[in-house]
Amino acid sequence: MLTKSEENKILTELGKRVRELREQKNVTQYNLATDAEISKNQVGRLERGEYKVSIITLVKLGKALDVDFREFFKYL
Amino acid sequence: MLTKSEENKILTELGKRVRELREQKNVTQYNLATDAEISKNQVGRLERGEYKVSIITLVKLGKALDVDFREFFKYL
DNA sequence: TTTAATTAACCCAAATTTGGGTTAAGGTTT
DNA sequence: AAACCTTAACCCAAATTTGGGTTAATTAAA
Repeated sequence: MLTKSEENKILTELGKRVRELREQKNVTQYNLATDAEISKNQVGRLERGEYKVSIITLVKLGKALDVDFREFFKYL
Repeated sequence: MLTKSEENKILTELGKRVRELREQKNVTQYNLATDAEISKNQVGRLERGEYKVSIITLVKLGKALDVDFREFFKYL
């Protein structure tokens, strides 16, 4: 099974990685949200690891950042 | 952007891959659900690509099937 | 064929995600 | 200092996921 603490670890690491890639591209949360066609709320909360993001949202973010979404899992 | 049709393709391919790996291990939807601590509903609907599964659910399924969850994205 | 096992397809309610808005807080620039 | 940009942190409502249940349909086994 997956403990709550392991779950939190995954979500925060995932968030850090999204932030890292976003900052590498020098784009704001707001612009990333707009490009990916998701809400600005979601970008901020995702980067802080605050909820269980869906796979489709990650694919959208990957496209907007011009990276394969698997990049988000690179250091998991 | 990600069209509805691209989104559906991703979800159905993902579902097929989960089913494929589940059948390789000879485990029923019910037993996989129990092992992964998710509902039987979710396994069936996920395999049919009927909704946007969360990343945590995929990690749980990976652990239950004893494969890295990235395996689910192998043919995407 | 009959029975059993598995999966699909529903219903409903609860929990969570998601979006849209505002305001506060933190930096940076001028 | 002020003005500005960016992010955090809320609120609320809508949409979706998730779980728990039942029943039908499909498939496999006896």
